[in-house]
Amino acid sequence: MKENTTKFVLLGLLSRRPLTGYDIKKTVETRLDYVWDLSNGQIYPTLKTMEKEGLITKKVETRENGPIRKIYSITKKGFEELTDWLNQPAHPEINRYEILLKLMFGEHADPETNSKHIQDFKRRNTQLYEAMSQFERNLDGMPVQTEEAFYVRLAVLLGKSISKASIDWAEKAIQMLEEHKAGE
Amino acid sequence: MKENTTKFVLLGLLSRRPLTGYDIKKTVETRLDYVWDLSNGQIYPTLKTMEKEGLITKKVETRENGPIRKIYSITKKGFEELTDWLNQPAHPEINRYEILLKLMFGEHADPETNSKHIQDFKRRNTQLYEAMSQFERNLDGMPVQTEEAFYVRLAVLLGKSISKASIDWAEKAIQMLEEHKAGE
DNA sequence: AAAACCATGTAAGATGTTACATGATTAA
DNA sequence: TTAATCATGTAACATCTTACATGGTTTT
Repeated sequence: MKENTTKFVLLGLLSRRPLTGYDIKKTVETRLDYVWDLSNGQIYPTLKTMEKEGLITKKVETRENGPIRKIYSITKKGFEELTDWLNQPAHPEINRYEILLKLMFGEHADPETNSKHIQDFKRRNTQLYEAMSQFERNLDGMPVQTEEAFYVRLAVLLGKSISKASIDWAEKAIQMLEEHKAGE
Repeated sequence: MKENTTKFVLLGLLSRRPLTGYDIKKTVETRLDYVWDLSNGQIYPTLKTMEKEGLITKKVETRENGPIRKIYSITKKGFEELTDWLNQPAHPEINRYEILLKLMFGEHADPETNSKHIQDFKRRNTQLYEAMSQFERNLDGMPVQTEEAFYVRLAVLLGKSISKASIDWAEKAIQMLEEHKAGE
């Protein structure tokens, strides 16, 4: 990932509506969870350099109560960079399944430990599945079905499928572990 | 990931048999593809520091033909660190789906581009699925079914399930895109 | 009264990638 | 003869995380 994907995430989000750094953080956490993640340490510095590069503009909002807010909007140049990037082939997926790593070497732990790892994994995926399903229902409930909604829906469907497959696997894996223990 | 997971991948692999840095690279590429990835820039320096810490030992093999090989073996201390780590809960999964990122903002690209992204994704997952299936057959064909094989099989099953779900999604997504285009 | 949320950010360090360097052997 | 495989590594850079700092507002 030599080409700073963070920048394109921010451009993509700002292509829809002006947002603050905080908004971006929240959006990434809720809507982009599972697809991509960003920390404050990436978001704020990147916004700053993007502004310098003329990809986005800033509007500072001072309010009587509450902290100031810096609302960023995408520029024409920013939009062009975004569409250029959209037309490039995507990098291959990066997955880091620490649970699989631990399971791969599970011969050195006791079956209860391994079973617990799988249960934790199942819990994480169940949460994900529910969040995705909720999100899908929100999309369904939208009064107008926009282009935006169509593509977001496609992405949500993959999230749902993968988390569903993960949950099913977890159930089967726990069962296999039981049988394995019994068969000793 | 403050706790250098690279170290535990190396310990895990070395817990089975002594390996060179090169062997480790190959094993990660073939057996751990999808679960975790490591580059030479991580493997060689980490092996060096692990040796200093007494987690592994090195045996240098000079051969008449071919380059020297440094064969690393796990120590008692290394094995203890490994099992300690195996007993800790796993960190949540990290996924970076650049394709989903591009699809999420797909309203700004033309449908052909989006369709191409999905086809690339399908191709990657088909390869993965085939590699995993092949690996599974190898496990089935093993004369003795060891503890090691059991846990590796569990991990392979998840890889298969997820890549299968991804392929199915890709097919459906391409179809949805066709209908979407037609329905304009 | 405490916790959570809104809202900004920085600094230090950890982690990871890329490209390069070296050079022999073996397969196509 | 070209490419791939075996085998080692480093340096520079890119990226990302963690923890901290600040301070008001709203909810429990």
